[in-house]
Amino acid sequence: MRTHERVLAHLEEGIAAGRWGLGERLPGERQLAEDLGVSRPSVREAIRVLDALGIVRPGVGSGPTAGAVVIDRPAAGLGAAVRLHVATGTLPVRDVVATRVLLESWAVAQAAGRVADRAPGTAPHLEEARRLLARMEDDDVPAAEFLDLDQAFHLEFVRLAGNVLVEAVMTGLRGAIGGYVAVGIERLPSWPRTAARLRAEHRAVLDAVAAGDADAASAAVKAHIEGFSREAGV
Amino acid sequence: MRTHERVLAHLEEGIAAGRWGLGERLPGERQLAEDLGVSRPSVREAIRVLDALGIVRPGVGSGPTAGAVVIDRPAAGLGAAVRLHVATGTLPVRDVVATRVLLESWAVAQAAGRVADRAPGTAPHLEEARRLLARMEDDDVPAAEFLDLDQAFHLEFVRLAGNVLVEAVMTGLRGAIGGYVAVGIERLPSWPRTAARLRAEHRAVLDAVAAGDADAASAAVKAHIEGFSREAGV
DNA sequence: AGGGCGAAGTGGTCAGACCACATCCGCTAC
DNA sequence: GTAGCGGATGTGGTCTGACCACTTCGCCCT
Repeated sequence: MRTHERVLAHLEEGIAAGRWGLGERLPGERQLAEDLGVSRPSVREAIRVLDALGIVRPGVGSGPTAGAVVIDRPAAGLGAAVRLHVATGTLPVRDVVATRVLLESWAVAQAAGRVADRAPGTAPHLEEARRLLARMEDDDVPAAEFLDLDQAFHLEFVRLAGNVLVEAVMTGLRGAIGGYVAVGIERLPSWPRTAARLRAEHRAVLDAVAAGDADAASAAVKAHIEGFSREAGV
Repeated sequence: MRTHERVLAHLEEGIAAGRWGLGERLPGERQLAEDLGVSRPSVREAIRVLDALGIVRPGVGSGPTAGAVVIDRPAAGLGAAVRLHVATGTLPVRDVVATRVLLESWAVAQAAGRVADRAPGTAPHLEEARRLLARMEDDDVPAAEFLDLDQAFHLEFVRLAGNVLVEAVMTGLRGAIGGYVAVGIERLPSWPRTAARLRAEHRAVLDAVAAGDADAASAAVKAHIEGFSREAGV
């Protein structure tokens, strides 16, 4: 076993055991190196991995913001992994689209269910979705910004579904999705016409969720994603 | 931007551009350091991240197996990320179970569809699933080994579904699933009785997929996972 | 009592060195 | 001429020691 892997195993064990909880600080790099009898570069490599996976956030200086703080950004690691694997070419865009349909259609169904059940905390998400939709109504909004709003709109329902893992995976897919959508837009016969249709579809999804109609919401988002995918020829 | 992040960006750009394809070797650490005008430790940190994400595999020595080779093990990075985020406690087991139900019920439905369509390449997966099932029949098999066979059995259908991303996520979840299942088994009133039921449920899933009945397969796997989860009280 | 400045401790980076390992090539012995 | 062996070469893995930028805390001087 390589040295930095021993360090990684030690840190993971400590985190799993609750020795360092969320928001707390790991021992300093020099301290860890001495404790484990390894060199500082080896410790750094281990911490770098945790950094990349969104488990810790290294902070310079002194005081409460200094040191490697245990945080939790699941989307960071998952996003980087998905993005790079798409880059290598072994993760086909087709599979990304299919997975997106699967997760999002489930998410909006869950979201609609929560709304129908009068679950607490749903209102802010719906409000945010309405706000994003309104900003997309503007014909002058450039395509790139429209895409950002579009993605934020979709993510709002995933958050509303209330599954942290699904949300993390979807957030991680965001980069890969943005990539293929941007390419797809170039191939469209007419962006303004497509944008108009996307707006209408977004409204249908929002209405279905707000009405608590899970099946309708699910079908609407499925048609929305697959329709664009087909039209853009990805 | 930190130095190692510049290196990382350079490498990602090169991989995305196809400069280093699958199976090819990155330049040596010393060479990269000189090219980018940075030190070797910074290069190493960047490569370590790619290593952790399953993008490259560092190889010592000389010849074809030496150097950082571009590979692709999507499950490596996703698995590590999921495992660690579960460890921090922000990723509830409930969400992992729900996600598993979602992905697996979709996967077996897809698998059944492929079997019904007489898609090529389905037979070996079904054969492997039968083989695993047979090994689980043995009453003397210890619980730990049963779990390994169980997970392999489930993964076989995910592979059969033919979505690389879903397969990667599920493989990544394997560690987290193994953890909660092992804990759950301790709480069971009677392991032999539960094992017998699990065997029967496995057979039902396999039969439904082999028969090409997507709905039945989906319902069977959903009941299987949720049933155990409830009984084990996770 | 107040303000300023330096000590201390953090991660970020660098330079240089040595090690283990795997291959490749040229020399040597047959 | 050929087969075997041993060193040259190049790879990642690790270590040591050092300096830097930054942030906070506390002592000391005014």
